[in-house]
Amino acid sequence: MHIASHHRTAAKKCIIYQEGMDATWRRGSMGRPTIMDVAARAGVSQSTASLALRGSNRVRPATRERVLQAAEELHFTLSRSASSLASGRTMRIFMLVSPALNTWFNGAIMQGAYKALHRHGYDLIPYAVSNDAELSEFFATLRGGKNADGAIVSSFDLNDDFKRLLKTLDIPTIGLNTPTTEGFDASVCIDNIAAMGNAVRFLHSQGHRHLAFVEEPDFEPFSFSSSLRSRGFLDAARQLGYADDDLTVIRGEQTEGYHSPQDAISQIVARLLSAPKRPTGICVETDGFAVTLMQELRRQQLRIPEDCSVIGFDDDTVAAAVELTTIHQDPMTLGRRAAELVLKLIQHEAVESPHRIQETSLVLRNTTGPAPRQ
Amino acid sequence: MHIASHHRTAAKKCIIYQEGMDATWRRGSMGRPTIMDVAARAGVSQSTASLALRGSNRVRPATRERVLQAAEELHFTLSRSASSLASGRTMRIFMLVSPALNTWFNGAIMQGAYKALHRHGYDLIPYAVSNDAELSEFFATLRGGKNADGAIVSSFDLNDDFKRLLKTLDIPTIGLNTPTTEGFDASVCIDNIAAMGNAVRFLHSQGHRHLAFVEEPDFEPFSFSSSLRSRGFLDAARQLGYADDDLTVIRGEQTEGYHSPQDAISQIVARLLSAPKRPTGICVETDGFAVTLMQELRRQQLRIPEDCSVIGFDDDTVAAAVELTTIHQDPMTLGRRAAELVLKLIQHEAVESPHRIQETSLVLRNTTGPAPRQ
DNA sequence: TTGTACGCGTTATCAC
DNA sequence: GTGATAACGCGTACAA
Repeated sequence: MHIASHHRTAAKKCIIYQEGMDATWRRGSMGRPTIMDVAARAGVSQSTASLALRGSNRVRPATRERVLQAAEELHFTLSRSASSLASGRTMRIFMLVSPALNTWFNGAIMQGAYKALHRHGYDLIPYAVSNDAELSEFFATLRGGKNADGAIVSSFDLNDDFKRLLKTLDIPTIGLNTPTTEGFDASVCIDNIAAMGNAVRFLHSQGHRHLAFVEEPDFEPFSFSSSLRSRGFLDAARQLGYADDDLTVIRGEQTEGYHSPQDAISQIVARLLSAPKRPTGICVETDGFAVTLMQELRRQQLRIPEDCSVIGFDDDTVAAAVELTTIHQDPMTLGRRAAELVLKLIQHEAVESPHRIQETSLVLRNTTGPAPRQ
Repeated sequence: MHIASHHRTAAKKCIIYQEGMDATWRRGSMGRPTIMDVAARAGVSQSTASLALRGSNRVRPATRERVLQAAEELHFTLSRSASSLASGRTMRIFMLVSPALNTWFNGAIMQGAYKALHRHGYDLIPYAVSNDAELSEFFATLRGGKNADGAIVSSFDLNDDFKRLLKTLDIPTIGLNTPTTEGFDASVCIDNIAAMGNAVRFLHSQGHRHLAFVEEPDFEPFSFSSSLRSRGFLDAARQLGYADDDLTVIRGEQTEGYHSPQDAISQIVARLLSAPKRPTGICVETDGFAVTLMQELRRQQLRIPEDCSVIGFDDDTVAAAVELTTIHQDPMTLGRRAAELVLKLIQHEAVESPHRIQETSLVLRNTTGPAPRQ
């Protein structure tokens, strides 16, 4: 992958900053302008130019103006690489997500973090991994702290080896919806267990006596699926007095090995409808899978919410579109908070409570209703 | 924003690479290991270490192994900033999107580009803008070519000033779904006009004699809405012999100034239903707005597709969930192709046809059907 | 307030 | 194949 190329090639296109250039610009006609060119043009030293360009108050306003104008005329921009090397700060924050950038959740946390970071001059560098090898690569990139000032790690259930690696990283690391806060300097998470409790109690109040929880099938081997939601479901249900045979829990891994996703879904619906005590209130691990499940339920002639109620989790774009009752969470704020935490830690500011929980709420729409009679 | 901090602070956490360190490691006990430490530990010169770490074949395999092992033992990682400064390559590609990272389209192109770039060692740096000031800032960051090796600019209808700026950038710049290819070194776009033609001809074949095209209301002032789709709609319809009063076109800007989005939507539906020749086939600029529109249409007791057919554009997540007939496009591939093009241009490879068109296709689902009788 | 001098960690050239 | 040495562009003590 290393292609032979000329070292320090001159700009390929029209170099418009050469227009109107006077004799103080002495570097010849090729090459990009450096801060020294700016300094020369403004009639100051290189260090003064540096101070002025970064808005230091140690420089006289008039001087600063001259420098800024010279920079503008030369079309000069600071080199971040050179700045990083000299200052020790990279102005870069890595964000680790899985398995891809284009999921509703990952998009939202990126956007939230992006805005907070960008405002402070930091770049957000996304890093998507879908297996352990890529994860190792990520940690290798970060170690030594020379390539980033901080990292945000999203939704990962790191094994012990990686947790250990995490602690050897000498930059602040923030967990985002991680099942445990161990190894992170700070974290922002939602309370999955409490959220599920709300859903279960709502179904109970609507008269549903037989409930189910359906995990999203693990079609991708590396996909992270916390067991927190099913646990929350079970905890709350038992506390309300539901017996074990009132509850049906369908695990994600139980649906592995089928020929097609469609088979797995049919299988799930079959188990739901053939249960000794057929559930009328169904909680699904994610909105995305809730929609898929509902399509199959309707194909089997079940009416929603008349015959059975369905509650999703996330409140993503699709949930609103199909008017799904669901548990709302706000990943954009999650991302923003995570970014704010990294920034504070980078600046060695004190953070009162580094591990934070963010609220969720149950949003009632059209897929839930009272339990059917009989 | 510049916080006073100690220059070159030592690693804050346990520096585990200090374990097992012998006397050849001469930089004292603080600071991160540099390539010189690796070279010393492997018993080679610093330049040999550099070659070995980058997998040059100019170094003997045994030597390379020693260097790699030393690097591993010291937990050493190359500093990208230092590499960039020395080599002139930043290994970074900027991606300009609007207005945010977390849209279906932007997420997909990022993912597509990310994978292609990451494989070649490049970082993808997203840059989201929602007004001209931020756009200027973006160009300022890029100018001089010291901060990125290339840029991908998505879905922007740049004005002439920015097009001029684009040409002064001395790095390859790729347009992605830009209305014009002017100023870009290469581009990948879909053919909006042809795509709409397919939709219109399909509705025609289903017997629809009165058609409508609905643009998404411009709730955000800076939002980019190309007129290509409405043009494609009109072109195709006229070619099929539709008269002007057979066609209703609702522009995005016509819905500005309402108190709420809901008002704007009601207004649109009202115009649709009160048209002299009420349209039975409706094309909508985006899937997202098609779903909103359908909700309002149903609220007005229209059955879809019995009373009227609706076709969206994008085939996003929501479209599949609500089984919307739509025009499918594949932004992930768009992103990948754009990335492949930047990489080629960076390496000064010849690109046969720099401006490419990507196919779209009409996906028939449950929101379209034959025109109602009478 | 401004200037001098040095170092950041790496790549690339060119001898050996 | 390997090793000195000179950049790369900027930040920052320190001196003036």
